[in-house]
Amino acid sequence: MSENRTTSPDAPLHLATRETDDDGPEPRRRGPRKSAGGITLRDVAQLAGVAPITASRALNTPSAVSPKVLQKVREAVEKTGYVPNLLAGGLASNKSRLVAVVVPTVIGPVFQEIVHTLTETLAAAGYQVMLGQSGYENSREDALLEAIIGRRPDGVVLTGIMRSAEARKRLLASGIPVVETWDLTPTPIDMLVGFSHEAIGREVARYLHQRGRKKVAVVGGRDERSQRRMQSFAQEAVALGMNDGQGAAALPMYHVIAPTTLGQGRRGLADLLQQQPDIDAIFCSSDLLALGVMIEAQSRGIAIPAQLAVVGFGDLEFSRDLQPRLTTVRIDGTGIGQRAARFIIDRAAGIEVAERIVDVGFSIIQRDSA
Amino acid sequence: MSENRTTSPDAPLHLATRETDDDGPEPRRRGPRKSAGGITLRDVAQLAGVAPITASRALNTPSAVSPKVLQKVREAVEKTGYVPNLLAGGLASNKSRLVAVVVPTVIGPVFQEIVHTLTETLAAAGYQVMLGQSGYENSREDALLEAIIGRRPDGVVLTGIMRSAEARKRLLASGIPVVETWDLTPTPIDMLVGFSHEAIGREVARYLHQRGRKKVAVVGGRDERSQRRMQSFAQEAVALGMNDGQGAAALPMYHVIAPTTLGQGRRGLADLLQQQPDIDAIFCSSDLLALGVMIEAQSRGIAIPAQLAVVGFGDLEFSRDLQPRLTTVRIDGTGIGQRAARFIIDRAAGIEVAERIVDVGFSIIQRDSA
DNA sequence: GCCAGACTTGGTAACGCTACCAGGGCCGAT
DNA sequence: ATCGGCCCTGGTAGCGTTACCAAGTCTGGC
Repeated sequence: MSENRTTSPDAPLHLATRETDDDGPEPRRRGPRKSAGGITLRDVAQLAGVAPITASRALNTPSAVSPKVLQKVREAVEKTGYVPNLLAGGLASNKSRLVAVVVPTVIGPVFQEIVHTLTETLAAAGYQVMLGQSGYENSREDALLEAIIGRRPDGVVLTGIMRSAEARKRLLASGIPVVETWDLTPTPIDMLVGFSHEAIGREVARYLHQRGRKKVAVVGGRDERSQRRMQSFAQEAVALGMNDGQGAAALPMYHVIAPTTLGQGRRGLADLLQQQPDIDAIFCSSDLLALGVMIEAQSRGIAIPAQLAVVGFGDLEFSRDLQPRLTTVRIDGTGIGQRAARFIIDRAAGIEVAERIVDVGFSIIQRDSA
Repeated sequence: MSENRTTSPDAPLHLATRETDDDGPEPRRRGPRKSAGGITLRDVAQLAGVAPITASRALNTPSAVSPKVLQKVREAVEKTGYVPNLLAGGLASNKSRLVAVVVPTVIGPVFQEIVHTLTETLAAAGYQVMLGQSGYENSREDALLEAIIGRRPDGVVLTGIMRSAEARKRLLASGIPVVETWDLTPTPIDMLVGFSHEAIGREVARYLHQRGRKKVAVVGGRDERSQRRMQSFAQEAVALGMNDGQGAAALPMYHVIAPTTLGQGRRGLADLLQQQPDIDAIFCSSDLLALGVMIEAQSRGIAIPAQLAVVGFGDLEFSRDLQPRLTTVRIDGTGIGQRAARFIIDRAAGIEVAERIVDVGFSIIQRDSA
């Protein structure tokens, strides 16, 4: 089946055999070792009639060689199909041109935009993204960290993770530039691009208050950041006199386990209505949950936004096309990704960034559902 | 602002200085070069009182050293916080323990499951995933390929891409194990885990035919695979005598540009109804499109499935929770990811796989919408 | 008690590349 | 004509690890 592979790779474009040079001190190699048999810079240099180091310069700093040499080397590269071994280059130059990106999971829409933007932006600058998934528990963080640091990346971007002090310490000790994202803390490991979850909760509460809502509730993930949004939302709502001035603890909440799903949103609304039948607004910790709430409301004949206001989080691509169009909180994932990439590229270039903490903020996208 | 970084990384756990050994032939180093100043295997070995190579064995093949040495080395590692330099190890052993995964984009739900599973499965086997996005055009494929091959990964997983013959040739010549996925062809570059887009189109047509649908239509992406599903669907529908026996070319189609969105689904239904008001079934090339069709239908008072049957593709997590629940085609992304990972792990272990082409098939998930 | 064979350990030389330094050719300035 | 300096090229020595071979060390069988 498909024999087309077995024909060629063992005999890749045979060049003049690399001879042990007779003029130096006898190399007396015992056995020729493994050697992948691939084409190396040395082969290219030989073919171009220059020294390996000159060939290296032709490829990396073309301005430092004469046009004639440059052309010869380029031709040789073309002819041989040479691809530089970046492992070797990285080892020699102490620059791997790799950037590790760690997210809890790529499943779900939350971190897609960041991963996408980072991959694109860094690729354009000659970096490759190494992807790591930490999961939502800390157990694998250590092994992952080892795998990352061991590859000596030129930077690490952490998105919504690395809570263990041990992990932070090791990263710090490794001396690798680190950008944390998706949160705001006064004491980052190194650099930070994020936004305040507390501010979001607060502003959404105010938004609903301004629109005359009186009895608010929450459907939220159990993860730490979601909790902080929800807490802040509840506190502000109570401070504004909503929910009959009862304490924040009494505000109806439905907790779901990440990743959030549409189905959980449906069950969430059902549960909340049981807790408190007269709620008139719900803040969901994801657009998917909000969609679930909307579908459940629709199937119960509850009018949105007339009877019930719904606010999501994340501004997924589909949210503007829902019926009614979903009011939600937008995070500029692309912006975060670009700034994080810039931080790392600058740092690698030796530019010391002045402001290590960037708050990209958020915006409440007002549509029809609230 | 967050000075906690500047305190430590420059002075990482100072060991006994690495002295130029006086017993060998004079090293006469001119200048000490750069050196990241990190802890190396040599430091660990020195602390443990063994040779570097022995320390290496203690870490890589613990069964090959005595328990006493093993313990001493482990202690030394612990004390120094040593993390092996995998760049150097990879260079020496010709094994990078890196696997490149290439997808058109991580945006959108389509390839999430595969990327997730690959990352997980490979991480468990000690491999790290390097992520590449090829975009939907071929322009960047070359640069991406260079970046990938240059890192000498132990495997490459291609998902829905690499169409240029040049790219295929280079990959083949590099001798890196390649797994293509998300399609079925009799002549893969190397290995393949996929399914037949043609079979899907055919089976969906039969499914709708069996349920008495007479006038079918299509909302589909412009990308090549989607087109093949649609073509095959149209041909089979016509062969079954649907759409009044008109040719497949006359079957109403609405083309959208990837990535597919809910909004495009809405516009798609609107457009199709204009083309042919009496259609009674629509096959969409994604669940998101299907959701758009459903929402548009609902806003026009068209009953699903009574008046209009809707079939999606992808079986997104939310599809089972829609109202009505969406009938769709399910692809086992997890299964594909696991098999692809297994292929690469086996190949790295020297096990030659017997069957290089695996058809994982698909299933039509019957729910309420069709 | 002695030697074959298994088990451990170590020395040495790469892996393929780039940093650092040195040297040769060429130019204009003295 | 001579010299300082610039531009380009090359030699050498690693980067930190592992493959390969060789040299012990420790059994157990006769």
